[in-house]
Amino acid sequence: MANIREIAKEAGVSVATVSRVLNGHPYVKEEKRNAVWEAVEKLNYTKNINAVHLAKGKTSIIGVVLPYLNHPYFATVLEGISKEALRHRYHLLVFQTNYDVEKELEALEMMRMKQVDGLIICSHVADWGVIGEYKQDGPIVLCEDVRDQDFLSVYIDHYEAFTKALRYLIQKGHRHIGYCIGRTTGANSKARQAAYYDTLRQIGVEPRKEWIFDRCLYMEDGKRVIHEWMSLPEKPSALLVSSDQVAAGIVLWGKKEGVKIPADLAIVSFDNHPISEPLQITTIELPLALMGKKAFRLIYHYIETGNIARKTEKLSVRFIERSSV
Amino acid sequence: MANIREIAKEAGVSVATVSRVLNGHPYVKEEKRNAVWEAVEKLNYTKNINAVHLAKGKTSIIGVVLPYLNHPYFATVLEGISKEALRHRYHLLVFQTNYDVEKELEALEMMRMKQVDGLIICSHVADWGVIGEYKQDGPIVLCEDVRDQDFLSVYIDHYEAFTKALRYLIQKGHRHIGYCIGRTTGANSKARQAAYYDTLRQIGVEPRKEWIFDRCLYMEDGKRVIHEWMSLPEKPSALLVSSDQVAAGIVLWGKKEGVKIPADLAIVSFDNHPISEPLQITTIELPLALMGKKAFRLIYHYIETGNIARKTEKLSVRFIERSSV
DNA sequence: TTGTAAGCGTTATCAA
DNA sequence: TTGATAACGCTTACAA
Repeated sequence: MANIREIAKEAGVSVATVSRVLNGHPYVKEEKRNAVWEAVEKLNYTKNINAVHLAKGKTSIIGVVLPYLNHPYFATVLEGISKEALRHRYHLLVFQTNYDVEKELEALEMMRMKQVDGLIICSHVADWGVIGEYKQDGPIVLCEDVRDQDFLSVYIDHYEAFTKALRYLIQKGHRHIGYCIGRTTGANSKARQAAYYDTLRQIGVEPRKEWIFDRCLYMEDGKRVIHEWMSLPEKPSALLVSSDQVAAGIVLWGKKEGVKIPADLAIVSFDNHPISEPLQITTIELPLALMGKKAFRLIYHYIETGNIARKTEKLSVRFIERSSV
Repeated sequence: MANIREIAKEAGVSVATVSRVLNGHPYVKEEKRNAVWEAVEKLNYTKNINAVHLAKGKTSIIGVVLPYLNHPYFATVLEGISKEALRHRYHLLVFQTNYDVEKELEALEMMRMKQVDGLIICSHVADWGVIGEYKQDGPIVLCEDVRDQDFLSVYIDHYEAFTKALRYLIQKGHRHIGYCIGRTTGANSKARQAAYYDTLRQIGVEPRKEWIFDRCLYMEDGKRVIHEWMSLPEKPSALLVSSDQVAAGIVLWGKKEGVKIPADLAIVSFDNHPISEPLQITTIELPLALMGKKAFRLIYHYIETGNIARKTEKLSVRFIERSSV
C-alpha cells in the first residue's frame, strides 16, 4: 500500500503539502492540490488511520460499556449513543461485560492505552474507586445515578420514578406490594430498593423479602415470577416490575394460569416499550435513547472543548396510566 | 505519559528488552525482567495501543455493519459475534447504517484505513460490486445469502425456511396466503419473495400484491398490518410474518379488534423469540446468535491463519408448531 | 505558499 | 541474551 511519501514523490511535492491537501488545509496552490489528488487516485492511496491516531493522540472513538447487547434497555441506550456519534463522525467500540469486573477493567484500560477517547458506562459492577482512577486517562460518563460520587453522568432518577409508582399503587388501595429487579447490586436497583423501603415505612407497612423478585431481565423471567407468585402462601396484590419485557411475561403467562390483571395482581412497570400498549400495562416511560444521546453529547463536548458544560443531568420520566392497576 | 524509552532508561535496559518483557518474550534475564516491571510500576506506564497498531499493521478490531442496534434480530446476531470476539480478545467497532449506503461505504473505508482487521456485514444495501472492491483490504463476511456472489458468508436459508412455512400452511388448507417483510430490497427479503412466488405458482395460485406488507420490523408495524388486513375487501386467511415481534403485534392488536387467531387469520412467523411462546405463535427458529458466532469464527480463522476454512455455511432452522395455524 | 525534519510510541530485524 | 536502529505512516512546528 502506498504511503504519504510515495504520494509526495508522485505529485512532486513534500509530504507536508500532501497532508495539507488531504486534510483540506488552506494555503495550497490549486495546481499542487490537483497534482496531489491525481497521485492519490493513481496510486489508489488511503490514509493509515493508526498513524493518524498516533500522531494526533486521539482516535475519535468512544467506548461504550454495557452488560448485554440484546436487552431492549441497553440496546436502546446504545442506539441513542450511536445516532449522535454518527452525526459527529465518531465511532463506537462496544464492551459487552456481562457484569464481569474483568471486562469492565479491560474497557478502562483501553482508554489508558488511548484506544478510545472516552468511555460511556451504561451499567457497572466495579468499585467507584477503581473507576475513578481512570478519570485521569479520559472523560467517563455514567448513565446511572452516581449520587455523591464525583463523575459526569446522565441518568434517570429511579428513586423518584419508583416512589411515584408506589404512591400510585398505595393511592389505589394497595398495601401488599412487591417488586421485581434486574439484579440486587447496581445503582438503579439500589435506588429502587431504597424507594421501596422508604415509601413502605412511611405508610407503616413492613417490607417483605419474599415479595422481592431478583434477576428479572427478560420476558422468560416474567414466567418464573408469576409462577413463584402463585406458589406464595401470602401474595402481594401489586407488583412493581423492572421492565415491560418482564411485565409482559408476567401478564401473558399469568393469563394462561387464569391470573386476572389487575383484579388478582396489579402491575406497574418501566420503559413504555411498544409491547406495553396492546397489553394495557401501566408503565413509566424511560427516555433511554435520549439518555444515550445526552451521554454522548456530554463526552463529546468535553473532548472537543476541554471543559465541562454540565456535570450531571437528571432525566424526567413520564407516567402512563393504562389498565393494569 | 511515560513511553517505552523512559521505561528503558529507568530500568537500565534497551527499548527492545522492554518490549520483550512487555510482550512476554523469552530470553530475558530474570533480573532485567524484574527491573522493567518495577519501572513500569514506578512510572505508571501503559502501552500506547495506536503505536502497536501502526507497528503491527493490525488492530484486533472487527467492524460490524448492521442497520439497527435496537432490533432484536440484529441485537442477537451482534451479541453472538460479541461473545465470540471476547473469547479471542478481539474488539468490536459497530457501524449502524440505517440502510444508508454512505454509512456502509464508510465502514468499508475504515477497513482500507486499517481501523479494523475485517468486517462482518449483517445486512447491506450497497452493490455487490462496490463491496467486492474492498476484498483486497481485508476479509469480509456476510450474514446473508450471497448466492452466486463470491463472498465469505454464514447465512440462514430464507428461501427454504419460507418455503417450508408456506407448504405447512398449504397443507393445512390455506390458499389465500400473504406475507410481511422487513424491506423489499435485501437478500433475505428477496429470497422470501422468490419462495412465495415459486411455491404459489406450483399450486396454481396467483400471488397478490395487496397481500404483501412491506416495512415490517417492529411490534408497532404489526398493529398497522392487522388494521390494513381488516380493511382489505378480500383477506388472506394466513400470513407469513417476518418476525415474532411483528407477529406479536398482529396477534395482540388483532385480539383487541376481535380477530380470532387462527380461525380468522393463521400466522407463522420467524425467530422463536421468547414472546412467541406465551402467545402460542407457530414460528421458525432462526439461529441468530449462532450465525454471529460462526461469522466471527470465519473471519478470525482467516485473519489468524491467512486461509479460508470454509467459504460459506448454511444454517438450518427449526420449525416450532404451536397453535396460531 | 512550501519544504524540512522532529515527533508520536511501538515492533522486529540484525548483529553482537 | 541483549542493544541499535530501522521501519510503521502520519501531523505539525519551524524556517524559508
